[in-house]
Amino acid sequence: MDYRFKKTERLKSAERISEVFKQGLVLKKGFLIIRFVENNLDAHRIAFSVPKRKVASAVKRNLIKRRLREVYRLNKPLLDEIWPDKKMDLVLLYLASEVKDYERIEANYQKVLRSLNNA
RNA sequence: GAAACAGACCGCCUUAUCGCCUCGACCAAGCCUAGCGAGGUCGGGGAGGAAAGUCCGGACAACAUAGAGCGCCGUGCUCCUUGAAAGGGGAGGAUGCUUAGUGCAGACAGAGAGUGCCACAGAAAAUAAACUACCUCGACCAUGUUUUGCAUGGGUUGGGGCAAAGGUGAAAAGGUGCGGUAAGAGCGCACCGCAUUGUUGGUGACAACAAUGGCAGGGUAAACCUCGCGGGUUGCAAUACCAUGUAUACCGAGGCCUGAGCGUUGCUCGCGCAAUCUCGGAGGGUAGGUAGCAUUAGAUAAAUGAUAAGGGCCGUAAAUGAGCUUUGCUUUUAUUGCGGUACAGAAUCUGGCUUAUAGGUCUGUUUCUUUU
Repeated sequence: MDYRFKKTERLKSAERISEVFKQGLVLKKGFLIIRFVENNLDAHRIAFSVPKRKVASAVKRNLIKRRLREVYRLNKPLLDEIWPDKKMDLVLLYLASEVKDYERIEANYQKVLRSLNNA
């Protein structure tokens, strides 16, 4: 299985991100919010966001973003289960004000995706 | 050997799995094929002492190869030294504090240029004056007496003296003593303090001494301000190029070298460009790539990691062990357990400053202790 995370899988354009915020569907579970819109590309693209208002320290924000990225990277097969034929642009927002450990973030992420699958 | 203080330095490691950025070599789908290359393999490199705050410098870039005045900002004891500068180091001076130490502290120029402010208390808060009190002279009253007079720690009232006293306050216009006087006063004198001038010593900040003057005066200048010294302004979101047909763009009217307007630093000048101007109208578009940008970190939604296991280091002393002065102590150059492992994340580079920081190492000084 491919657990890589290349540049083409990153959502970079500020314009596209604000489109996702405007048009995307929203789903909140625990301390994570996910927004997503279908794209017409060959791969999913994702952006991670940890608000400065919630986590003031740059070191902690970096750590959280790295854990979010790992959670996404190691759980990529889940996305293909949910959308076997489509590819999505996603934005993942972290809302807790403290640093959660990897296991709790992963559990929360899987919960969000499962509730997506049921809907 | 221990403690305190000062300074300098270091500031976790290993393995496994899965990943990220970048450079080089090789392979390579494909394409508009001397090239460009998605992707792949192998190898190299990949956060800090503060990368932080953005407080001072410098490089670099634009504006006149950066010019004038005003404004504004920074800075402020002396000498030596280091440095391109900012800044650092050493030695010293005055001031304040002081536990009196070979100690500590500071933007350490000016409050004897001006302006402002200073609660409460106090008679008064700054030119001084009024008030209380004090001394004295006159008048009247009272009392005493040796009775046309004299006297009084007496009262009332009017005049004069008044830089002393008023015990408040952070601060009250030199202090102490002697003389002087009706009472007092630098009114006079001695010593101390202050100011000015001089001499001597010192490279100097400054110090000592002498003479002269009866003698300025509260605090606050990281309040305005004055003086000395320094600084042109804006910053890599600078700036250049490419692309989006052009943004000083297109259409209509007006204006036009006798200089409108624009650019240029906060303003004025100066300088540069010079019809790109004014009014109205019509629609659209860009806001991203390359250079800047890195002598092996180098991105551009921003890499330098995530997870797991183990080990260091520090603390603790609960359990076990060991020892002893044996029911309580000691011991981690015993084991296990438990806890901690900080502050913090490059974005043009660079020198400083400031602030944060678990734990550790080294050096020096002082004190205590042990051994020889």
